[in-house]
Amino acid sequence: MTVSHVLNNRSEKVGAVTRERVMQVIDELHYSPSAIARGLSRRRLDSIGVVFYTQTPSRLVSASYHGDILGGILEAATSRGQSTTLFTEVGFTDNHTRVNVYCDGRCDGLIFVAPPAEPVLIRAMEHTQVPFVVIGEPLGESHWSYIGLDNIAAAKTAVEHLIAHGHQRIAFLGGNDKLSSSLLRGCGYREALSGAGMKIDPSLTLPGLYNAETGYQRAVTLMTRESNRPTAIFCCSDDIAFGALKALRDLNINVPDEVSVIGFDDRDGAATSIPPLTTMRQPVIQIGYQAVELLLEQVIEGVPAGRSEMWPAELVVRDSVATCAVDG
Amino acid sequence: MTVSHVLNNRSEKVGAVTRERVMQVIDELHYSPSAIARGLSRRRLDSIGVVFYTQTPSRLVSASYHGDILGGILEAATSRGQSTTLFTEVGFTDNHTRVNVYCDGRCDGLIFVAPPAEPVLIRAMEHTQVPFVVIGEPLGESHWSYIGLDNIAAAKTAVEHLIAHGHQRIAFLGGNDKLSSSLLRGCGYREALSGAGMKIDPSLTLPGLYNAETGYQRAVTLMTRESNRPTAIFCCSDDIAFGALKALRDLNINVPDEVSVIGFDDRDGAATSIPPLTTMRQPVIQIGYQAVELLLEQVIEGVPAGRSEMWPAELVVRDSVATCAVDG
DNA sequence: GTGAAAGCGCTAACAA
DNA sequence: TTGTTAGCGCTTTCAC
Repeated sequence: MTVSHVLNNRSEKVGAVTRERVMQVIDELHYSPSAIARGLSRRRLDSIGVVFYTQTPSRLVSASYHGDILGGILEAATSRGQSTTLFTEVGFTDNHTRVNVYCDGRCDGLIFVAPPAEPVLIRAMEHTQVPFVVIGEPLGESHWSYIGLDNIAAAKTAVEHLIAHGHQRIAFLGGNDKLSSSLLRGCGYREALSGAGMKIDPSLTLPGLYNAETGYQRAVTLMTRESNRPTAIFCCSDDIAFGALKALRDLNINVPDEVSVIGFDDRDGAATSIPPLTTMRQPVIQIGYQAVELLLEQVIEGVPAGRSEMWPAELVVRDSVATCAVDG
Repeated sequence: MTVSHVLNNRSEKVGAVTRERVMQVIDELHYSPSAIARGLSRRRLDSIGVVFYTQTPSRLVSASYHGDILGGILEAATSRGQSTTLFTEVGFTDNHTRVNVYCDGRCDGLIFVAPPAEPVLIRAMEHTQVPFVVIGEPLGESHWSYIGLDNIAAAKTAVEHLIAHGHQRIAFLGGNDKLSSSLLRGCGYREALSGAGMKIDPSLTLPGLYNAETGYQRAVTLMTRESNRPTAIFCCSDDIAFGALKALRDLNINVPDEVSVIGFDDRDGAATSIPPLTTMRQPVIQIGYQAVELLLEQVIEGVPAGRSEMWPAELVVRDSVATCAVDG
């Protein structure tokens, strides 16, 4: 079977008879073309890489955020005929030696998901010809392509919702300090407070990690201290909120009558928690989807990087926020 | 820079000086070897493929099962220097045309995660030289390599736990009927019942899907009917159990005092549900990890397929099961 | 329309 | 120890 036949398989200038014959031989032989030889020759494998940052390598995708992002990416990639390969950077301290792996031709382009605020690795990507897009905030170089959530605005919306319910002492339970998402939500929190002419009490801001343990511990800290207890708690993620909810239940503090709680993400379980959690919904799947589009634009059409898209979050009102019972 | 230098970069028979010089030139030029050219030549890319089955392409990894399996796979693969590429088969009706994609050289081997009971696609893999392992039950060909959970034994353990608490009318809330996991847990359920000399009441077996809605609806069905209500419910997954728990709460039925509930998976949230859920914990991460080991054995060492490993689940006792209050 | 020839960037087997 | 010579299986360019 001559090579040209295979080629013509794609082109339309081939005799219908010959074509037929080739096709027949092809599946008689169970022939399947080698993507990698094709890749060598075309300099494109039709494959995109996704880099996740995580603390615990084996649990990375359990978190709803990563899972949904990946879902969006996978769906978009598959529909565009790209395969998706996954990488993890452990511990938020990315290492520029991995760039070699990411740029060895295995991937035509990369998507970095929620990189740390100091993205060493991504910076090293610049010596490279490999296009990439960053899911997260435009905190790094302005000529990179970003897609993400407007965290400041989202946090502001959440806190303003609390303020609108009369709350004055609002606590902020942060996520991972190395992640800009947590940092920026903190900004939004403070902006909302300042915007309402309220002063910012540092003792109400408690950093932590993006998990339920953080929520539990911080809520206990907050509610068992002598004075200055909050009447509302803004949690940087639903997981944190779930932990807080549990702490409050254990402490016999009613939500939302005594304390209001608001989450972030609208992950599975937010609708069925007790009480159902008011939270900020991120368009995570769509962001993953768009990241692929943005990347392929660069990979296939050669559009230069530098575009960025910020998406808004949506307030989902359920039953964990109530009007403040006590005076400010 | 001569090709041989690069080669020697790997071998240890090279002059230290030359070696040094090559290394220097390498990073002066920002040279990074092409994995795909290397792949063409070696016939191995050091890359494994993972095939997930899902109904909703964009949500696949949100479920804790898939997320954890993937986590285990990723960790093992990375530590063995393999990259991991992800594929999805949508709707549990796998299609043998995808075999071409899986076997185009992009992956040195494949892991199929929880394939449908009739694995058409995997069968088509046999015409191929590409090694694979199946995570799930040895329901297909016996010369495939399997790794998975002993679902029958696990379900039996769960139901026996219920029986030991005096329950006689135990309902079974199944997951997806196309998946062997659900089917086999059903078998285990019946085996436990028979083993205890109890008769099997078909009206207590309700199939469904692996999600909370199923749990909710089925629990409502079960508990609102005139007669033959169960005193205990064995759910095929924690998600189903969460839905059931919510239904019971809505119906004002106390768990575990009036009805006992047992789940399966021990996923996030099982410890913090109300009441905390008694459930069967799967060693999911380990299974993912082992799948990679089994696969690489075939890919690298050329060990023939046909090995299978079944792992036991572990009963995690929390507060959703109590001694039966009513007589059988 | 169809075939032949060169080359993508590496590895491998051999010769120097 | 080092350099040379063939491919790996495809795409592409260019004669036929």
